[in-house]
Amino acid sequence: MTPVRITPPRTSGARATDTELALLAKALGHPARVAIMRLLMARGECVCGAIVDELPLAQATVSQHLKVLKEAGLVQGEIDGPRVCYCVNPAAVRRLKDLIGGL
Amino acid sequence: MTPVRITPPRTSGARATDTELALLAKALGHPARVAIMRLLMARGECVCGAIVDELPLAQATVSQHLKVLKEAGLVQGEIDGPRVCYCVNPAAVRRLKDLIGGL
DNA sequence: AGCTGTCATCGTATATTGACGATGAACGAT
DNA sequence: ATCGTTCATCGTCAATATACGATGACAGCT
Repeated sequence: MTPVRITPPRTSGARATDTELALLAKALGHPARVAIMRLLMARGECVCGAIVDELPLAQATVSQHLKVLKEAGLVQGEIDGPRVCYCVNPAAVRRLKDLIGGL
Repeated sequence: MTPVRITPPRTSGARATDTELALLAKALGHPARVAIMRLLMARGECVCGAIVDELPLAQATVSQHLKVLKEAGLVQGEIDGPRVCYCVNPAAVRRLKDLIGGL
């Protein structure tokens, strides 16, 4: 029988789930990234750089925001010919909802 | 009769709720602030600088994080004698949950 | 008044973020 | 092979965030 861990490991006073939630929340901590998430979810199917056309931002800036979302796991990208097709990662969104809900 | 606004005002391609969600999410975008929120909710009643004792951060740093949470509306603070008593703002937390849930 | 404990704010130093133009990499089409 | 399109990355700049010590403000007590 595996010993039960009484005190979970801490990192700088924040539990692991704190860090996880902070990471996801931070990724959503910019209006442009929230707008991108909404666009991706609205178009059900994955979308590519049509996002650039919808936002008043330069292509490089949008690409950076997508990178942030991708690093947080909220978004996935697949290369489709010359284009790149992005779509939300439902598991990560659910995880975020769960963590927020657990507050 | 006031004219109905067909197209809501935009700010840099993000809708008002995008900005609102981004603001709340950004406030939670740091492990220490998530830990503070958890502490405040765990101790039901409002807590003061006992937060400093729980976190491996200097008092000034904790005060800054509390300021961020307060500016986001997630936390309220009342002066109680020489101490300051903080507590979470349930309405703001609910609003955050709703906005996240609406993703 | 003077002291003490509690918290906010100031000032500062470093790190990270946000934004853009310019350039590079990859692919399809000519 | 040379385009043209699409996207990522690089380099850069200004702005913001993070963290801390030092200082200030304020209430309660002697």
